[in-house]
Amino acid sequence: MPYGDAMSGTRVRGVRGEERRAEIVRAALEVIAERGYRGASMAAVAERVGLTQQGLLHYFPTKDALLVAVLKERDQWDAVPDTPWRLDLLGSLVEYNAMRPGIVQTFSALLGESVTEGHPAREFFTERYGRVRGVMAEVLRAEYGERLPSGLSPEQAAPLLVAVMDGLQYQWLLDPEGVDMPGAFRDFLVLLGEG
Amino acid sequence: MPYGDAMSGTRVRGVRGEERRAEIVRAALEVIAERGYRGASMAAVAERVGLTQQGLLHYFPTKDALLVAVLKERDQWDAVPDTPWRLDLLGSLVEYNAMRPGIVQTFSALLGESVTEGHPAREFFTERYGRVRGVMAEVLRAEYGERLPSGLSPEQAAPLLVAVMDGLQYQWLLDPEGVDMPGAFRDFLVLLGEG
DNA sequence: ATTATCTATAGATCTATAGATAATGC
DNA sequence: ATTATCTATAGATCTATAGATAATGC
Repeated sequence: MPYGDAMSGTRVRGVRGEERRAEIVRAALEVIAERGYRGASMAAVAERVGLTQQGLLHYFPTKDALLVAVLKERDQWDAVPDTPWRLDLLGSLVEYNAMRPGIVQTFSALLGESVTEGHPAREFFTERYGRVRGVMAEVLRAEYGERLPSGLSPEQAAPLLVAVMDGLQYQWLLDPEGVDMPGAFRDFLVLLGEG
Repeated sequence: MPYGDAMSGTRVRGVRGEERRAEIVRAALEVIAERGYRGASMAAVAERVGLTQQGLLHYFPTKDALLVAVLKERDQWDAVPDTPWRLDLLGSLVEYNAMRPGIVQTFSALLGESVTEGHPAREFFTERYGRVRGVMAEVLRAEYGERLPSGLSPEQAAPLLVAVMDGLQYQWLLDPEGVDMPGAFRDFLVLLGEG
């Protein structure tokens, strides 16, 4: 064991360091929202926390390591955990997202980039979407059983539900005044519930 | 008039040049699909058409000029022109898209990047989505009148229709085997048609 | 003349390594 | 000792400008 016993993690890195790291990840979230991951420079993130680029490398030795830390902050966007949800709470989730355009923009920029070749977030998103579709199917099943009112199965409706959330985010980010994201999403929930 | 009469445009640039430009735009589409716009280098595009980076600048004097040319190739993705469409043809459009992942990937990568600050394609997409929502509302109105079977107005359903198309593209690009994009889209059309 | 391309190169960045120095914690 | 941070810098890129040379078209 290179670093001693199991407690060494907390001993080696003090609270101070952990705070710094969290601060850096927050800054990275911002910079990625503004420029995407490929367009984000370590220097820009460093400057935002009052460090030199080389000082930043002390905490995250490579740009990819910083991205990994950013992606691990799932809670930020994955307010949809693996444990079941109630369908009627999804509307509130979208409403909540409408109040934090920065996070939505970070997420959407990363998702867009992730479809390009060899993008370091690609695997993360592929895994995430598979999982989220599964969770959504279960949520729908809990609400409607094996068939929604429209006749769709939970497995058929799940990717549509996810697609609407993501697609609306892009339209809303591009034109916040012109697109009522939470309203449109609630319309979609009504559509699912009738059928 | 710096370049003479109105015909000079066609005289100054021969057919040869126009072919070259088209070839370059095609190459740019590919490179953007692979790396996004910010990640795409002029040198990579140049190499793909057998030119040096400086040779490429003869045709497109800046990187932004090349992007403008790429975006103007609307027909590539905008198989949805300004003139009305029939709703039942949208399913075939999505099916067609599923056969050309490269174009879908270029489009999706650009859309994702476009939400970042100062992105040169941002205005293009903002305008495009406003227009496409309008076209879709008209298509829905032509099909269903003022109320869809679900009770939604064409204006309420249009952003959902667009969101589903875009959102499914991301899920499909990340996992082509796991996501049946055309099938899911047809499910959505059924959902709209019942209600 | 105009068009197509090339070589050379300036000037910005960007990531990452090496190694020094100051501050903190046992 | 370990942690935090800095200066210096190597080595890649990247966009764009300047100016030369070859090919094409009237």
